[in-house]
Amino acid sequence: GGTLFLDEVSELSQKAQAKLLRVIETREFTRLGGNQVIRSDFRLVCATNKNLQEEVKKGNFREDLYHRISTFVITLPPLRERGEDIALLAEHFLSRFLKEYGKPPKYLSEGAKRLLETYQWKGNVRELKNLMERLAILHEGTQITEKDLRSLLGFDHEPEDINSLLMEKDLRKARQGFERLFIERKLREYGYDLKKTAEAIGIDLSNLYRKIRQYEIEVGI
Amino acid sequence: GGTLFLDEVSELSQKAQAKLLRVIETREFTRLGGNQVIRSDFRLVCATNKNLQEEVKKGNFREDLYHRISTFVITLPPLRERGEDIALLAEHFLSRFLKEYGKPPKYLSEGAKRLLETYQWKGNVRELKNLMERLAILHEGTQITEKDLRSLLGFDHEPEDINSLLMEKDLRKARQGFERLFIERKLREYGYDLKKTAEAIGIDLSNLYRKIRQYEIEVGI
DNA sequence: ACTTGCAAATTTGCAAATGCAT
DNA sequence: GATGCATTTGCAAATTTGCAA
Repeated sequence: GGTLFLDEVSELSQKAQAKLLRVIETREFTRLGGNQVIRSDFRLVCATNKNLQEEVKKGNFREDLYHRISTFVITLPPLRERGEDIALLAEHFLSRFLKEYGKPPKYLSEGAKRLLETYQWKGNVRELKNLMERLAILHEGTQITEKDLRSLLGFDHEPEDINSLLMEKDLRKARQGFERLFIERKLREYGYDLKKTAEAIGIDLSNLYRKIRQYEIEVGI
Repeated sequence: GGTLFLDEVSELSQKAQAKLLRVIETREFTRLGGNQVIRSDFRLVCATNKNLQEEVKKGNFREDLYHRISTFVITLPPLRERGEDIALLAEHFLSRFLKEYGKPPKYLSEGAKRLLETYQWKGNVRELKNLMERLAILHEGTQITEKDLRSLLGFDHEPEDINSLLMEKDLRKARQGFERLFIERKLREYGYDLKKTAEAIGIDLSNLYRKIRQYEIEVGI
């Protein structure tokens, strides 16, 4: 009896897939190097981060095996598709780790949350959890800014691509992303002279300050 | 006596510049092929579309000549730098030509004005005037849209480059340009299904309609 | 399929108030 | 204190929005 858990089934070789299929069909297997056939009743649980149907179409995964194992499917959308959840999850992990390491609370700035929500999260929840643990250990201060995240995620000031803005779904977010990019660009253009920049782009100085704060734009140096 | 008008002085060759300078200094010249020295008192007027000081720095224009001719300078900013004026000028020319050709009045849509104001106008007022004359003759109907202008200006549906948005000075205009681009893109993406698009980008359907009208986005076909 | 009236939400400019060095 | 700044804030006016019609 018992449960067999196979992580990343999509990575099994053709040979392994054939073997697995036989085991499932016959419920019989031989131990590695052994020659005694063993009969067993077991529950099989498989996990993958790929779209198995896609892999079947591409010919990387046996269709018969796919049907055998996909009798009951739970789809957990990738983290990157769960927009609003991300910040909540992040905050949850963060406070848990902070408690675990006996540290005072920290919070994520709005910009930090924004970054978390647009980041691609190829490592899904694991990656998010690791990031929060590293933050809990390494970060000094109370507020975690977008910049802190950028350096921990390894892309220091990789300029956000303007075309990626068009990938964004939400009009509001896209518009703000553009505004941020625009202002960063103009500030650089006018040597970070706020007064000149505000005048040039036709907004009030106080409004420029507001936007710089809102988008956490670096203006020092 | 009399007035000597030199158009595009910046284009004079070094040799011509030297000759001109000598003429100005001595007020004497010889006729082409002639050998009689003529003395003359004259007023000199020069025009150029370049920044002469720049040309001096670059070594393309003699500094001494520059000082000779620049005793009284009138700077007329290029059309593209005179944002708000453009629409007024355009309307002025348009109604003048319409009257000249005995045609009923037309007006420029907001989008058309927007296009006129962002267009580069390398030919300055002359080009604008010509465009309005062609419109007065060729255009049918009452309202002149952005599309009408685009086809007359020869860039049929050349997609407005997203990077050119960052060249724009005015934050408001840039933001709207981006929004327009974004919506056009999403509409295409969702096969011009307005309901789906509005939902996808997180705005109300009525609002999407408003924006389509505002930006004169083509949604047929 | 598209527009409009309207209250609520958001953004804005302006002026005044902070801070903060000299 | 007083002066010159950079930055923030209070608030009314302007703009944008969702909803319902």
